[in-house]
Amino acid sequence: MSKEINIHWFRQDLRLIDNPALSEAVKQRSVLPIYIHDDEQAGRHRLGGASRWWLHHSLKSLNEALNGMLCVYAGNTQDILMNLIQRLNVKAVYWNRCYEPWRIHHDAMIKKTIRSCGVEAQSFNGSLLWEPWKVLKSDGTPYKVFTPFFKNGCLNAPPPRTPIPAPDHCQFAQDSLCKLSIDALGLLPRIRWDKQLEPHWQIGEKAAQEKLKKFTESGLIGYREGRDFPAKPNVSRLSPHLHFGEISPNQIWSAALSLEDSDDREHFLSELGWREFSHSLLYYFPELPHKNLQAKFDRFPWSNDAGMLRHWQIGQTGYPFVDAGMRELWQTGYMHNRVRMVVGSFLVKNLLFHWQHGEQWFWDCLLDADLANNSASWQWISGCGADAAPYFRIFNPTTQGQKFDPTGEYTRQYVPELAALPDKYLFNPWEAPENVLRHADITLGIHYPKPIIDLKTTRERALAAFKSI
DNA sequence: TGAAATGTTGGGGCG
DNA sequence: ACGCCCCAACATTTC
Repeated sequence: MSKEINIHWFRQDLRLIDNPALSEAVKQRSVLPIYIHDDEQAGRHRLGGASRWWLHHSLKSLNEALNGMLCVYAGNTQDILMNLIQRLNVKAVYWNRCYEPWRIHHDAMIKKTIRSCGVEAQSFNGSLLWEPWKVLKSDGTPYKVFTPFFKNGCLNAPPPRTPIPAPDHCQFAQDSLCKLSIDALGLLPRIRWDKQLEPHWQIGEKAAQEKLKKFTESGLIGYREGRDFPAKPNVSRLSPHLHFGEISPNQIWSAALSLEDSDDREHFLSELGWREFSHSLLYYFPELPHKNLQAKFDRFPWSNDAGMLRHWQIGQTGYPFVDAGMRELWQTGYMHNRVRMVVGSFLVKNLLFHWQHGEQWFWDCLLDADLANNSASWQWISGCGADAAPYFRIFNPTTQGQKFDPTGEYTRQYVPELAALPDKYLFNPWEAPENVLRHADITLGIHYPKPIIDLKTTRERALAAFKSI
């Protein structure tokens, strides 16, 4: 019989540092590092286009860090694992937990099946600061409001794991029958729209570490105020790295905690808290991606005008701040959080679309598309979630732009056809005098759309619709 | 992690 | 000096 090996099954933990399952796997035996591309179980939430692109490059980066030893498979996860166990002398299979409801279910079955052949199977916490089942109210039920969840639930629980170093002595095993390359997974789009994403991102564990370092050295100073201004460098943009586990929340948490206590630091930490909260909601309300948490919203009279939806998707609503956000999303795979709230409110409240239309578009376009964060956030902005924004809180894209992009730097970058408009009319070009428009070479309806809806009347329509439920 | 409508206050112009 | 009006600035309420 060949030498005993352990398997480390990489999933949303594409890193070597602070990887609890990997660190366990390298003890005592050589390790077969594997990745399985198995998208079939995910239903409507199969990987979106942008996510596939990121995953492709992230796997390449991981494979390099593993000296090319990553074994890649595609197909049914359980079949592939059982096949490995039959062919190789596997002693144990280790992985870090994922929290999508179907994965929780599948992982439990896989664990059972592996153990039934006398092979050890063990899962670890590699992606959350606190496991959802460790943070409960004193009556044993899950929190539904963020502040007590974070302040009482998380911060009073035992502190998160201190990051553990990368294994220093990896002995790798090989699978001679593994012939699949990362390219062969076909994660890149056939029409290479992904090229425009490239200049905006450095992918992989090393890039994530550098980004964290840079952020804690400069961006975090002034975070509390600056994070609301999309033109300012005060947000970390770590979300895609975090989603794919190129960096763990523990590393970010610990880096922030090592800085001097400040308002900025507390606010940044609480954003990690929101990520935990979303995961807790998904864990205790697995229907979160599909069902309004507040049932009364099931009766809401949503509109459904495909043309309107398209205008929103491609950033042609005639509201420059909304269009800037939607185009940022399309061009870079990312959108600043302030603008996410504005475009979300616009879709759900001004256009009166069900939040799932927004959730789907974001799922396909966002590099940081994450089931827990995306679903919870869309339910939040729609007012139907747990601890959601009140439904009557409707953003005005004009005043939001004036407030949070006062110099128009962000908006002009993504809506360049309006670049020559003075600040005064940048967010409301339909109110600009004729000569101002002419001077900026803009004819509304030709160079830039007229507003597709009226803010005042749609706002009133939304409030009336809300009242009706 | 809103915005609009409504209410209150206080300074200044003016008869 | 006084009452009156206007209105900006701020506060509160409502959606």
